[in-house]
Amino acid sequence: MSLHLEHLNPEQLAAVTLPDEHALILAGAGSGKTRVLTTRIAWLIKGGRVSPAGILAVTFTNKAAREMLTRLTAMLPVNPRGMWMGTFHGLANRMLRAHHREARLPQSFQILDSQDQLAALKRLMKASGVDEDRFPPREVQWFINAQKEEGLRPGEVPLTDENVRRFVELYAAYDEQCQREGVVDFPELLLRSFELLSRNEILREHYAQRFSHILVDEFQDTNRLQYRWLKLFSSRHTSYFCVGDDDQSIYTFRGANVGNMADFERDFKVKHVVRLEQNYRSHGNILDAANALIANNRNRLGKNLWTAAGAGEPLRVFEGESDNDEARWLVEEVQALARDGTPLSHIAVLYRSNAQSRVVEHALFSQGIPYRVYGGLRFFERAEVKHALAYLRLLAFPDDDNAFLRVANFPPRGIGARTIEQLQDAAKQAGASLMKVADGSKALVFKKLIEELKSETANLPLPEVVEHVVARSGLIEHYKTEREGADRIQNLEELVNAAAAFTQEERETESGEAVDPLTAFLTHAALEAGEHQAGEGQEALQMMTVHSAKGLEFDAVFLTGLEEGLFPHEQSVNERDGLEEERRLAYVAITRARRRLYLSHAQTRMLHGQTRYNVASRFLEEIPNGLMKWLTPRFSRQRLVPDFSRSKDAFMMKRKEEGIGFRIGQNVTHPKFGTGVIVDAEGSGTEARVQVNFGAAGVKWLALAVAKLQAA
DNA sequence: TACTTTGTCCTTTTT
DNA sequence: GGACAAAGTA
Repeated sequence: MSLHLEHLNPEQLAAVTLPDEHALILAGAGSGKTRVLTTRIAWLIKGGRVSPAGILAVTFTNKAAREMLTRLTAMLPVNPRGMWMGTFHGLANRMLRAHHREARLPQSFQILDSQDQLAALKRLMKASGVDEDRFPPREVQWFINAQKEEGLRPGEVPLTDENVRRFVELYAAYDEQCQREGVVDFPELLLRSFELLSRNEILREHYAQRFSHILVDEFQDTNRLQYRWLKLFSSRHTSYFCVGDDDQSIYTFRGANVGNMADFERDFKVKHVVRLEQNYRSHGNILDAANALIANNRNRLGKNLWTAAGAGEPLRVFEGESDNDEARWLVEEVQALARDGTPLSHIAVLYRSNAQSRVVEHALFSQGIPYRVYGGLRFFERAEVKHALAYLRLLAFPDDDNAFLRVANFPPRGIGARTIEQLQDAAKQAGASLMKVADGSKALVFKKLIEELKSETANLPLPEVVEHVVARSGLIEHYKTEREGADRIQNLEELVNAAAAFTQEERETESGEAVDPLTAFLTHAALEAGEHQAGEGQEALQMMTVHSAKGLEFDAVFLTGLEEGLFPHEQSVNERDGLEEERRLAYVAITRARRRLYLSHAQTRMLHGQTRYNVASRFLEEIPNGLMKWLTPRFSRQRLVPDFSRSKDAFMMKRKEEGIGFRIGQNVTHPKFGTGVIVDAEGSGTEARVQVNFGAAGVKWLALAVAKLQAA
């Protein structure tokens, strides 16, 4: 058991062995951030500076928390019990369970994931007759979460206009409903525990005394509420150790505030700022490309990665005629890499948005190359699993209306929309839950079923409870009659396994507070979406969005769809600092690659059922030419016009093109906007207008009589 | 009541 | 192209 301090570089060593004072570690991509964080904890404990119980370590994902714990137990044979290590939400949950009375919550309060939250909100809006066109539930959800993440309750939101006033009303009604039903959404976990501590000085003091060392990972991704939450624990002898990289801040769209890094430095008068700039991951050319790209951003703390490894290969750039062409080429390259001995699992295909994966999947499938797509539906989010969990929730907490509505009539048992409506009216009148008013109605069958399940499983261990509920609820029977039901039944069986695995884990770590096993399992299901999908560990090509690639590394990386409008995404260009975030995203993507990086774009692409004509991304031009090797002629002048003759749009297309003198798909130049592609046309003669995608300069409608357009 | 068909809308995502 | 909700049919 050794910390292997001798393997650290001078900066890493300095960070690990800092005195008990506040520190900000600016850790570039691939600079050994996790290693520094875990070694720091081990060093503190080993040196007797703190006991495990004095440590509070926060991460963003369960995966990161798990990895830290594994590495730590390898370095120190210390019982992790007593150490608080986990995600913000996991830790907030732990605190709320421990002090549920003070937080005004039932002990077995249920957690709503985003899906559940949206469903609850829709239900509320329907019941109070809110026009869903004027107030789309998604926007309301977004609004509520944004307020909570700013730490604002309904009464504290500034009412800037009539619209905001309505949103706030809905926020208040929603909060009331949650309180009544004893459920808590994700941001509420944080806000509630924040309020708990800030109102209860004795409790706050207790935790502030207890945690003398607070360590935060991915600090650039914290939002304002998380920062204030962290600050609650400060006392005279608390030291904060925050690790982050402003260049990898890619979650502003959901409230992350990079400014927290600067605020932290100022608020805590941070004396130690350590920069980790040596990269141990990528070859020189890849790193140079990343550095050159990110240098175009203005709002940076500033940092330059370097590597002791050689320059390596140039970046390979490919221009496809179409998205299919791009996919075809990609598959060939993957096959070549595999032939030369690169394991498929060490190759990643990255894209900006999930919709892009389909074409690649299709090409891979037809060539029989195994692949695994990350993201999308996770285990605990699958409909059949959520159904089973709803039954379990009702056992733990019968007043959960969300769960009630989800499965009262699933599988179908004659409880229709009318019955439900009557129940809801009765519940509203009585101020009670749906389960409580089910007696005199058709829904009584359901109530009885739940009560039977409850008594039948009262003395069973958790996995058997789950097994029994899955069988007796009728879910299995129902899916047997469905065409694609076999997979779903398999997932339900997997849920029983998950319960068994969870029970086993609990027994080993014993970190949980005194909550009943069922509630603990339901909490686990809500907080941990279940990344351990089937097929994990198999030899397969890795496919994911750039966002989900953060923190990972691969021998070879394909960064696809580098087109204006796609990456950078068209909607981000209009957002404040949106372009800089897109660039950071590209930076994250590039720095995932160890040895080989492919960049590709396509001239045409099917998106949302329409063919789009895209120009190459500006990010390609921001990478120095000397680092790249073009596999196709650069921005080929003789753009191939796709063959529309067989398409059903051909007729319309021809009519549009008549009398205009340009073709759709043709390259043109404009004295002010530069080069672009014609994407649409209308009118003819002096009325004729064409729509041109100028890439960086945007998409514009131009009257041919006025604009000086030239064929390029 | 339950299942099928049609019309709308599209970033990024972890908890 | 696909998810989801509302409208249509047995």
